[in-house]
Amino acid sequence: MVAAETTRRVDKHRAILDAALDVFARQGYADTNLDEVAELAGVAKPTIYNHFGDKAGLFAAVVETSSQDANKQVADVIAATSTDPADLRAELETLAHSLVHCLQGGAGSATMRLQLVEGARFPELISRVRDGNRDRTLDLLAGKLAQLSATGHLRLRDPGRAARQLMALVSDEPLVNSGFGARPVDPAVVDRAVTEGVDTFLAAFGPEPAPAT
Amino acid sequence: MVAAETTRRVDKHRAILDAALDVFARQGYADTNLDEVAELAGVAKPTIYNHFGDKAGLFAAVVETSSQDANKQVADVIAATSTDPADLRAELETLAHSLVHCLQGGAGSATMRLQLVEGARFPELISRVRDGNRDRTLDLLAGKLAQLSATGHLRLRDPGRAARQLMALVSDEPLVNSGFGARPVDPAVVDRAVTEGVDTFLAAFGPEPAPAT
Amino acid sequence: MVAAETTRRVDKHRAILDAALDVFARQGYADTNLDEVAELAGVAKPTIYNHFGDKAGLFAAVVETSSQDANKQVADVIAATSTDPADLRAELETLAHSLVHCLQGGAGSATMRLQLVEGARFPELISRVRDGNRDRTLDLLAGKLAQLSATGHLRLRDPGRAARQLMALVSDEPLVNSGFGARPVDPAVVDRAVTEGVDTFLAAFGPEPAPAT
Amino acid sequence: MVAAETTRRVDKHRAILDAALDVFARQGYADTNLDEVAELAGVAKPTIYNHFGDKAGLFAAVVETSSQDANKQVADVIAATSTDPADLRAELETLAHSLVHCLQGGAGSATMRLQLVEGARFPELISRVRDGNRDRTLDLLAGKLAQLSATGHLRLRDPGRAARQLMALVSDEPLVNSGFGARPVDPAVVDRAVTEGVDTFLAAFGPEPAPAT
DNA sequence: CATGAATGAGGGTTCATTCAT
DNA sequence: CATGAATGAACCCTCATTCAT
Repeated sequence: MVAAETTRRVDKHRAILDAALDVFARQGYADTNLDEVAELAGVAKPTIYNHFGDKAGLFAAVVETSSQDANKQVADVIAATSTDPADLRAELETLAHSLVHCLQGGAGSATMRLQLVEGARFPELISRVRDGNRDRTLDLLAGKLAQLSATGHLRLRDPGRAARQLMALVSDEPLVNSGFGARPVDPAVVDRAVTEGVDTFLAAFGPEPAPAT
Repeated sequence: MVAAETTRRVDKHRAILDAALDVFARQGYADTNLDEVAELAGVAKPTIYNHFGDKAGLFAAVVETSSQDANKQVADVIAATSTDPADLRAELETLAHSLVHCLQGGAGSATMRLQLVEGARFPELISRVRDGNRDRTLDLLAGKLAQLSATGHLRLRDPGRAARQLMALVSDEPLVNSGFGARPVDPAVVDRAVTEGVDTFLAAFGPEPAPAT
Repeated sequence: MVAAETTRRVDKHRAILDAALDVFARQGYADTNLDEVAELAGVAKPTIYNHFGDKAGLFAAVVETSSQDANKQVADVIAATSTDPADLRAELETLAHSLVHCLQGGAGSATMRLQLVEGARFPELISRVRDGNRDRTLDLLAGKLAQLSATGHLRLRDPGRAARQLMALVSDEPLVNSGFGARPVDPAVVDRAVTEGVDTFLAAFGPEPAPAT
Repeated sequence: MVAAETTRRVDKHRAILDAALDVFARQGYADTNLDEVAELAGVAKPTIYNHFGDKAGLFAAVVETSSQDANKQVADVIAATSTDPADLRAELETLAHSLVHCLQGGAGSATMRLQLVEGARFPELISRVRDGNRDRTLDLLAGKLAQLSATGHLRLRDPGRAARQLMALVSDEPLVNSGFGARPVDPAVVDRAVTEGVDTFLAAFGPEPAPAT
């Protein structure tokens, strides 16, 4: 009984979070009304208040949860990259593709959009979550690039800078093209950004000086 | 007499636009109430309706106007760049600084934030304005870079790509650092992004192949 | 010049009255906004205020004017009825048709609807106008019926009562059918009401006692 | 428990309907503001929206409800009329008095005024309700008159026509006198209309041909 | 006097939040 | 704890009316 009830409670908690992420991401904080969230989650409105206190509390919980999820994905993607690849260019393109996919696809897009749009409304919350995530991501990426430099595949003085610039080169254009998360991205834009971004990155940081294509 | 009438009407029109840009940018569309705009503009609320029809119409006018302003600034900045500079690196850094300043400073920041935050609410309006502006900016920049390539200062196969990547390299980090327009940018971040971005750009596209610093 | 200006002023006055009758009748007093009236009349809104003081004053002017018009029509119709007709039934049916037409057709309908709908809002104005008109109409009709009685075509003790009942018999059904002036009347309903109403009237007040058909 | 909840909800529902009938009838749809209704009903304004959706929904509910009530009263009155009365004239006068009372007294007056005044604003709703009620009333009345004809108290070829004309004869004058529901009716006018109306009706449709008094 | 523009006041509707069960 | 119902506070928008020309 207790287990069942607990389970049910956890289920509702999760259902509310999922519903809220969906609605918040689509409509923004101000335009989200809790009636809609409650209906989508299949609970009554006061239940939301029981679980999360108020609307802002629900939003914070949504952001924290979804950010953790997104962060874990990114860490996995970076970890899966070889430090001694047979084909460096291909390896970097795969990595870049995966990173962009984490940022732009499905839950990643929703998470990013929330952070971006509501940054002014919840400055502290959003700063903390975003900076934390970004810093961790860049640190992991810098670490991986440093290893590639150590193994001679790249020539880096400043791996942190290389990480930031690789991210910028491959993700900036998709970000803009998606309306900063408002629309689905055009895959062709992603492909071009990745290909050309890695190309330029290698032209600047590759093993031997070579002009970009 | 007619001039006086016209002037007064135009003054109120402008005052409303200015006030609305301020409030919209700070609070977003949904959280902006027209009472506040009216008070800030020094007009009565119905005057807003006389001029702009409704809240959405006011928003559209604000976005169009401020985008045009921002666009003109950017065009001036690009036009002011020499096509045969004594010091290429310095010239590009100056250009990059100015561009970032246009995007992030004052009205530029507000404009960007509006476009970004309300992209989901007014997809058509925002797409049109943003894509138009971005395309024009990138075209101008690509043209300038092509000239630099023609004069031998750069070696570019695809000036459009070079323009996109230069923008990405110098503006991505300030964008993120500002919370996408929600907070003032840290000048140090801008300086670093510009210096390092131009450095990498030159490493990839400079006259002779040279590794990034 | 003076004549021309005077004429123009009179024209505007009339145009406003016509436009206002139209809009008031269609939408009622509360739902009529003076912008619509002004546009329909081709004048600026303050001109209405110059001519009629305020919205209520305009309404009063409309009601008085249109009532006088309607009243004149009714008087003409009754006056045109023969006091010694060859075919009494036909003469009464013609009279009845004309009366119903005055009440239900075009301006008559608008006038009636105004009086009816706004009776609670302007009790004094409407009472005065309506009672005056109705009394005058019934008096004229009673006089005509009394003449028909004097010439032996009818047998009436109380011409006033006969007038009221004739009006009731022929106009009640069309009134209801038109939604009390809200919709155009079905001509078939008018025809039936007139035929049957006159028939019953003659059965009760005709020269010799005869049952209704 | 459930009963208590239900009761409270039903109570509020009813209280809102009653208050709204009162205010709508007095002021018309456009001039009724829901604050007033809410205060009169002793509820908060949003409660009205919970129950009836919006102002028009409330109006529709009021009209439907009050029309049903009025209709039931009329049916009762007609059913209570004897089909083989000792004194036909007295029986008809009693019936007519009751009918006029249903139409003009208290809730009847309010109902009629609503239907009449808002016929142009809610044509479909009002048509449906009014025509339905009127048709049912006239059918019932025609049935009763047909029975009186079958028992030899009247001589009718067309009971439907007789019903319409009896209604017209006894109710037209009170209707006009009340300003179509805007003012209380003068009882003397009702008495006269009933007496004279029944008299004329009997002169036309009574057992033997006899002139009206 | 006619007009374009401006305004003060008010009403319908929504929504985050709280009772009562 | 979950729920149906209720509420107070706000906001968008309209419109009769008035200035200034």
